[in-house]
Amino acid sequence: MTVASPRHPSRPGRAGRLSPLELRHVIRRPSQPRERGIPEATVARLPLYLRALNGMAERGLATVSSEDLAAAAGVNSAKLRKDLSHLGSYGTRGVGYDVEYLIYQISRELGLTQDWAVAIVGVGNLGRALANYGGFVSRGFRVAALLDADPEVVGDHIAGLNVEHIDELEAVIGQRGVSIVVLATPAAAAQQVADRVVAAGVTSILNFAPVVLSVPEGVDIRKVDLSIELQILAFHEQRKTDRMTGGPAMADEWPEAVDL
Amino acid sequence: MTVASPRHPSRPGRAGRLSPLELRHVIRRPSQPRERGIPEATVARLPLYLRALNGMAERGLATVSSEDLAAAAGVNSAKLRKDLSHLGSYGTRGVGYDVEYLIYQISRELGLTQDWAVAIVGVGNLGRALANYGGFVSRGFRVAALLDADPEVVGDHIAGLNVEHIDELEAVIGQRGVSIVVLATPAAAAQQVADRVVAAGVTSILNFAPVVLSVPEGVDIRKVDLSIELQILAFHEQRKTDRMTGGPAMADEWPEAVDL
DNA sequence: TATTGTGAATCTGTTCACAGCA
DNA sequence: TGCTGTGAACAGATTCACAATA
Repeated sequence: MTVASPRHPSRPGRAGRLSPLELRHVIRRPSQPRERGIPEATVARLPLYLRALNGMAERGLATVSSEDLAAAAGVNSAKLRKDLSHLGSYGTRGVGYDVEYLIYQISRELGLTQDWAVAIVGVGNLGRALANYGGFVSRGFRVAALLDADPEVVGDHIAGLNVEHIDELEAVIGQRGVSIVVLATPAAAAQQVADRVVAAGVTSILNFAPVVLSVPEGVDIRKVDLSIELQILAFHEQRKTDRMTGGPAMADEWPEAVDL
Repeated sequence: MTVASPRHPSRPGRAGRLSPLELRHVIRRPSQPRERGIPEATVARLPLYLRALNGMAERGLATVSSEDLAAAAGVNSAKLRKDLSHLGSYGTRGVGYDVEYLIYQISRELGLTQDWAVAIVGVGNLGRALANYGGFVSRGFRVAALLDADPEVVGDHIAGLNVEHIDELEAVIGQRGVSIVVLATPAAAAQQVADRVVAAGVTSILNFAPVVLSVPEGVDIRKVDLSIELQILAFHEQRKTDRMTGGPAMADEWPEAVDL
């Protein structure tokens, strides 16, 4: 998907003439492309806003207030405004944000106005699920290759792609301009594949294998770990049931601390 | 898996006699079951430590220093020590931590010394992958049910389980003591299933559907979202390539801000 | 007038650096 | 002596509350 470049509603584009006053105003604005340094926490929420905005655009909404957008994204409005302020001043006081314009600005900030070629390594259950995942292909990402070490699955057709042998890893990355690799291999193979992937020049990895990968400085790794998520839920679940049954169970063999 | 309850090495258990001095010491300890309030960031890392420790236990290590354990978990040692200090004083100065003992303490804190029944709703590609995921079943979690709305898949056998119809949701939750539900449905169905699940008394949900669920206060939701992770990677990837090609692309149609 | 954008206050998490202890 | 446990300093993120303004 390619995103068009709408202008800010009510602001002149480059083609329009700017009066000295307008120019001063523009230049003074504490924003626009914004110097390096959008907080990580903000970056992690931009996709959420983008998704909410896309829903609104589909339903034909032209503008949205920070209050409404925040509600749709499941955050509070102060946080939303602060987050968006890191990108620039794209709202209009008294009105809200132009939906299309904000979609474009967030997409651009996230790098979704270009296409990213993604390779998925490991075509087990999870790899297949990922390959078939629709939301994947839309919005700037394109699965460019499926790779596996098992000769049994090499040659299979999944989601319109031919599964290739892991030996082709470096060639595929180079030839198809793969810049993001998704690791869906068994834990035991993940580090070794990561090493090859990094050596081939990839600096962005999404890791589904339950291992801590070690990679050089400058390589970004994001990790998705089902069992960690479950354990976090179990922790909170335990607290809830503790509370109902009257306090936590006695700690091991130790007496409760007493206030002296 | 059931975890035995080892005693702290070098500390007497309940059976042992405590001298007045030892008793004072124990009671004064600013720790043990620890009053409510382990930081969320710490909780999120405990599973990581646990995994590293399990690896060490398998390799026969008896004790480990904060330095080594931290390295294995991919964090720095000060953070590790601070995290563990929230659980209690389970290390020995000059020595390190007893591996088995620490496994037990973290397991107990996370609620993994009991078994949690998990239901997976939505048996598409992802649901199947989850049902077959090994790390799931071990360590305190048991897949107690697979549910789907599609009559086509109801009755299938996956990972040794019979896929049941979503109509059975409430009955299954009640009868099998399900306390954690994994949502792997299409986005459009997720909220509706979440509502039923919550009404049936479940307060812990792991959501794979790309929607913001709205649930009452007190219900814990964790979200795993592939496309968000990719977008975050794309953001950083873009920065990296910007840097190499000499600064970011011009922002939209606006002139660069000028220092007046 | 309604709503943004943002300083200031607060809260949460990380890192430092070393006292305390086995 | 070596390593944990933790105050204190720091850094980052959230929330408040209101001035700026379309």
